[in-house]
Amino acid sequence: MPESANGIARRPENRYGNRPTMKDVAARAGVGLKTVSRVVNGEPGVTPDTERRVQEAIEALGFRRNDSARVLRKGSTATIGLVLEDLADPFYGPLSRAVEEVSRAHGSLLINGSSAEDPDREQELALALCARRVDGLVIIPAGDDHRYLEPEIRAGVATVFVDRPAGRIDADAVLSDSFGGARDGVAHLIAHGHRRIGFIGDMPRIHTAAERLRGYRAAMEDAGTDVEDAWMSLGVTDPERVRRAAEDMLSGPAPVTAIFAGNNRVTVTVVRVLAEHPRPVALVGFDDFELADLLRPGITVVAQDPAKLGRTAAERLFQQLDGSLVTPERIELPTRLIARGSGELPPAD
Amino acid sequence: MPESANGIARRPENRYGNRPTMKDVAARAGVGLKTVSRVVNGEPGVTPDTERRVQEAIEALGFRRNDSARVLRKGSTATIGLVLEDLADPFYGPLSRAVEEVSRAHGSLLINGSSAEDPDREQELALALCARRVDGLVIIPAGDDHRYLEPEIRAGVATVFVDRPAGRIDADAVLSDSFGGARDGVAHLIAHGHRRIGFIGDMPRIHTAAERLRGYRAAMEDAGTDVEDAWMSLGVTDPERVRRAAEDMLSGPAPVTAIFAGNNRVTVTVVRVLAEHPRPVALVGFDDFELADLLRPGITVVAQDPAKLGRTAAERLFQQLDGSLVTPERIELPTRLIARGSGELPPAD
DNA sequence: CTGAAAGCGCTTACAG
DNA sequence: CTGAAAGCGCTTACAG
Repeated sequence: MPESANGIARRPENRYGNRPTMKDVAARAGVGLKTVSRVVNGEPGVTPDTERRVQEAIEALGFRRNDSARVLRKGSTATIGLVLEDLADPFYGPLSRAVEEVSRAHGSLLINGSSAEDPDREQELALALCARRVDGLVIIPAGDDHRYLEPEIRAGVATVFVDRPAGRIDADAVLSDSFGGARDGVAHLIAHGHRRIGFIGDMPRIHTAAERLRGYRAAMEDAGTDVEDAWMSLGVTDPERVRRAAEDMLSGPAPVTAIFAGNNRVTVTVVRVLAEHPRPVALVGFDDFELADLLRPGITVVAQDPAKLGRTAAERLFQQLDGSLVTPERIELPTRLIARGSGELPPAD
Repeated sequence: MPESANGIARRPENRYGNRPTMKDVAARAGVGLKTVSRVVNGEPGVTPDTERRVQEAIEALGFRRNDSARVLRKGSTATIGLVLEDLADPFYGPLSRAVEEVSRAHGSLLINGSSAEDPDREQELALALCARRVDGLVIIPAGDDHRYLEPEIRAGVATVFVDRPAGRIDADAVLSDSFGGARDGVAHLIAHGHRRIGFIGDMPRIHTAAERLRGYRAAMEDAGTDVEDAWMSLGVTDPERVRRAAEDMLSGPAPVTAIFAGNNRVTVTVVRVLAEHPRPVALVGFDDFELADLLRPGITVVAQDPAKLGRTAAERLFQQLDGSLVTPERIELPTRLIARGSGELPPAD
């Protein structure tokens, strides 16, 4: 037997490393298979003496029930899947954790994976989870066509979308109120005297980005202000592009006096640009982030509640599995404006 | 058939929602079971015409292979598990993502879960993953006794510990150089004229906390400075306790002129305390964090590389599974001091 | 090129 | 209280 990387002898060459099965335990304990099953699953109807013999055999052999086999026979995996964009994004940590806690409370294990914002990878992952027969799926969609899930949903896989709605299928969705949040944030800047307000957001094919843009336009219209094209930048939110967009808005004969940032990555980049900018510029960002209050000025944000998004979605998923939900719904969670200084700066005209 | 929460009819009442099996596909296509298996798995030896008939049946029935059954027969799940402390902690995001990418490159799915720093929950999770017959386990340990894993390792489960070593078993571990990093960070403060330097860290039963404390002591000793008990605080790193510890060190007749913070949560709390403090106090923190450079002053840190920790651990795991690793090792990744201002403040004596 | 039989490790339904 | 037989949905080993 080879010495393993763990100093404990390993037998990886065989099936499941040649693990003992219930049959082995039964043989060693001198009982039937079903009796072992009863002991392993804590079912009643085993004399203390028999139980002890079985337990001893289990310990001696290092037996652990193979849940793959169990699942195959029982027909339910007690597992749910979570497809998110990027585990490394701090926004998804609390969301994922909240889904995990709800799942745990319902006796389910959570499998999660990152789509890396790639629609093909989202589909690949979601279908791989279905092949493992997860009971349900919580999806933060990267793509905008989810018809590939129709056979799965028809077959009984519960499905809830979070952060963005499903595309081309009618499914449960739990979202933040992007439109209302952005409108409030921009209205806050207007209330502090700004009219030339820039908007930097994600590609408008992303639902949240489109909604936030719509909120910006609505607030500007409410204030009777015409929006100039030069004030809006919509596209991928990598630092390079955002930096250029911010610098463009802040230069020229009539620069903006305030910026509304469409998500946390944009906000952080804009903060860096403004730190180097000669005149103070007001800033409100969508999404809260750690340390926003420690910057000088503190950053005023429209905060979402990622943990609540996750919790709400997971609870809906289990309600679907209970059979207590019948109609797909779109749930919108409110956002909250947190004033910290950057959004209250007056125009530097 | 009931209308589902997704507007698509769902049949959750039956086994796996009553999904079609290969047998159903075979019957519909008028072929044998094995032929369906060949088509589903892309094996050769099927005429184009037969293949087409099978494909049509698959589409018509909405068939998707049940990987639970496959896994049972094949004896390998192509799945690895990751047990971490808290998905909501930004330190673990990039680590988890790196493990996922390596896993994906090896054709494995990743299942991860949080121990919430609870040793019992760590064990429960790790063993649940073993019951699902993961091929290997990457563990960020919460507990300090991992003998419960011995039967699993013996049975062939590959195991790598990250961030902290295993307790009471000999296993692979990938760590940051906590001792060296802390020593360098404290030496940096000493080089800038400080002698009364505080240390705020986690409970010393946690390996990294003990190592960082040891680094602090070593640097102080190298400088010929006696450490006073009042300069050290070791315990849980919730904001309340850290705040009190910092305030205590900064008051009294001979307050510290600099603080070394043992992890990112401590650092952030200390920054808040210092922001309200009348005199400037130097600060070096273990762990880098987003926006550390945007604070005024920027926060000097001893940076780890969480993504590299994850990548290294996952690669070692797959090396174990290849059979190419034989001896358990402890790998220490270097840390990097990043000077940003807070660690270069002179003593305010 | 194609398929019938056996078996993976459990649970279910049943009989004693 | 206990256990033998059948079966979950696949793949393997084999025969035609």
